[in-house]
Amino acid sequence: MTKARVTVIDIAKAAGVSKSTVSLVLQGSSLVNEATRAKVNTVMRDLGYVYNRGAANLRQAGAKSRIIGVVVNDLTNSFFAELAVGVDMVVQSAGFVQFLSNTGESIDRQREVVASMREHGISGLIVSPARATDAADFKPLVAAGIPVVVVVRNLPGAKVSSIVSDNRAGMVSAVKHLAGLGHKRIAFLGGFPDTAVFDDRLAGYRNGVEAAGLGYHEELVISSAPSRAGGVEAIGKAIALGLRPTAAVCFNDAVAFGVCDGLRSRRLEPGVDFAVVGFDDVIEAQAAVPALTTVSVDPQGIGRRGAQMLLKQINAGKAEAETMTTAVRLVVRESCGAGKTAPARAGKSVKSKQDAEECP
Amino acid sequence: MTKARVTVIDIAKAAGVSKSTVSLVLQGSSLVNEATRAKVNTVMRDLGYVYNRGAANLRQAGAKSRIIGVVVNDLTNSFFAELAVGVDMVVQSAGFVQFLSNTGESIDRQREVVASMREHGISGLIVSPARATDAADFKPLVAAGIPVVVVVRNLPGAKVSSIVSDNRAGMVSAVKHLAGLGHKRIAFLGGFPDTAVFDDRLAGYRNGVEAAGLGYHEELVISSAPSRAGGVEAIGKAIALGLRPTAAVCFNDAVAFGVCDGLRSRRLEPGVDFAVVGFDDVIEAQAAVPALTTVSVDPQGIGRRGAQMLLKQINAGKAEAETMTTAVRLVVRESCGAGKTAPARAGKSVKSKQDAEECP
DNA sequence: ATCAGTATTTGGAACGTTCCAATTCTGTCA
DNA sequence: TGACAGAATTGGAACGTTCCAAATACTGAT
Repeated sequence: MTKARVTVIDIAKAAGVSKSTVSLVLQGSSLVNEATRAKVNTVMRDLGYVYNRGAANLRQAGAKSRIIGVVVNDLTNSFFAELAVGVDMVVQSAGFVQFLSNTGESIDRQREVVASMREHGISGLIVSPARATDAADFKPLVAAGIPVVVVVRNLPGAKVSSIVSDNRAGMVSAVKHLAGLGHKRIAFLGGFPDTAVFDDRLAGYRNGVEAAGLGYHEELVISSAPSRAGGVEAIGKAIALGLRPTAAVCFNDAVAFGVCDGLRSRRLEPGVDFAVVGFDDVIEAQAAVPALTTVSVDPQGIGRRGAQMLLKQINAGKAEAETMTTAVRLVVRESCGAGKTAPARAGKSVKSKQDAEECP
Repeated sequence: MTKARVTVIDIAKAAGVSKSTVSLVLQGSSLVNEATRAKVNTVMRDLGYVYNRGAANLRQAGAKSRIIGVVVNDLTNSFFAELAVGVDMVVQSAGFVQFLSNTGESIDRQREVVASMREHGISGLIVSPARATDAADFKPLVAAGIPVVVVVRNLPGAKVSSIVSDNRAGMVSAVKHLAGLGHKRIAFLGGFPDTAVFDDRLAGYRNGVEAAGLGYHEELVISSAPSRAGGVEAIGKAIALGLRPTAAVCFNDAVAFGVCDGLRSRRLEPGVDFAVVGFDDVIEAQAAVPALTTVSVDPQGIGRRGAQMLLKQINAGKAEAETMTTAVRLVVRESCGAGKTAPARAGKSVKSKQDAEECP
């Protein structure tokens, strides 16, 4: 049944040329006569030849496999799905193929997946590392000359390129917006303090409140799991405070949704009795009630830019570690109490193109 | 800089054994002495050996590459992201690795991607085909003995396995539910008539209205693009009808959202003035206003089952084409006018585990 | 010490491709 | 006709692994 694989030698025999010539045709070399090329191509089609990239890679001494590995920590989260799509766009148009895996925040799984990708000879890796990833984990990769680009979360110690969104500036604008609405006590809710992203966002919050002349009060910073449940928990603590805040910026949208839940269970209406701002602008932010005011980060753009950076390094041969911050934009909807008039569901809404500038 | 690749021979030399022995260790053979195995493993770690799967596959004559290809038509749609996660779960625990690509409904891209996967020697393929995929497109794959499982959409002509959700039964239950609420004129809105999925869902609609004694009226079937915009368009036509319907089942959730948009722009409140039911139960369905009553299809479950089916075929060696239909479940929320009392945002909501039974 | 029998180890010979150096073909020009 | 330059083609020899058959090392019994 399963006929023996058709190889370049079979083609050569059938076309009456040598395997070397067939190889030349395969690589689109200009050395081969037009007539021969045509004949070989015909025979290949007739015999149903399929190129064996494994064999090719073997000979080419691990040079170019044209595979880009992409590792994300939670594919269920549409943020990362979009990121992957962004990567795929540029990767595919450069003639590479994408090898996407999901770690589900498991650091062991991440190790496996990366190892497997290495075995398959990827020519570059784009990764959104699982929480608590050791910076040293990617050392062997870069030592072997495989460019690595870390996205979304950064890995402080590692000598790899990275693209993160401008967490600090995003928080600053969120806080300023709330302050502009007249809020005097603004809380920072949610997130685990052990991540670099948390540090950045908190720093932005601090800058914001200080710039607005509100002063930084430690009791207004309440960390929790960066999830919906975490948000519920955090707002509970916030409300129990002696001097209760009237607004909050949240670590991310999931927390913000939880905060809304928590408010409602206490008979407070988010956007009316308490202003809430999220971070990420996940798909659901737009359709939720009230529509979430949040900081939009354009995951697809990050994916595209990450891929471009990676391809550049692959082509350059030399992997110069490079860091890039992408701009973010505050999207004002309803949950902050400002955009009440906005219809909030008029089709595409405010989520539009992002300006592609980077900040230092 | 880039040191020459460490090969099995280097290991052999350093460990004072032959390359054959190292190979045996690599494959976990029981033939090798425990002491030698330990020594070899140590040396491998020390030298930073990485297995070259390409070379291995080459020798093993295209047998087992341990790669499963997954091709979806729209990764941005969280439905497919979840599907991929489901596949990944079982694929990974079987020691395979997933090679995921997105076609974005481009049939050309799909061809490229599948070709590329073949070149890389996948041992099986799971695909949600792009619209208008030719059934013959996967012929070469199965001819080469590579099992293919088609999911979500089926390919009538092709001799491949497939898993689709029970579109017909889902629609029947949606229609029955609406009829039970007293609706007499129920429309079927959205979707392109050229797909098998459309046919199934429409057949279910027809069965449903007939079973409810309402009769099948052709003018109540209004097709459109299966998108939000398509939904707006379809509801517009529906409302313009002489005998206006009071409820609609929609081709999918995107259409249903569009229908809600269209209703509101005509000062009709979905769930109050007009009942709307969707299909798919995408993530947003739960958080929308009003929360969407829809037919839940558990994409992750489809992914898991598809992967199991594929692995079974890979192990069996022989690819017996097999067809499976997965059960669906009507999730009643607010948009049908029935579940008004439900809080709709009480955390996880109704979206729970699916019974894993299959129907003939 | 020898022998059978088992437990380990080991040199090639593939696998399908690319690369290199070398060869054979075309004309062209003297 | 012979020489010569290009163009086009071609045989190996890799690449890093696994497989096979065969070799060697041990074990206990004679």
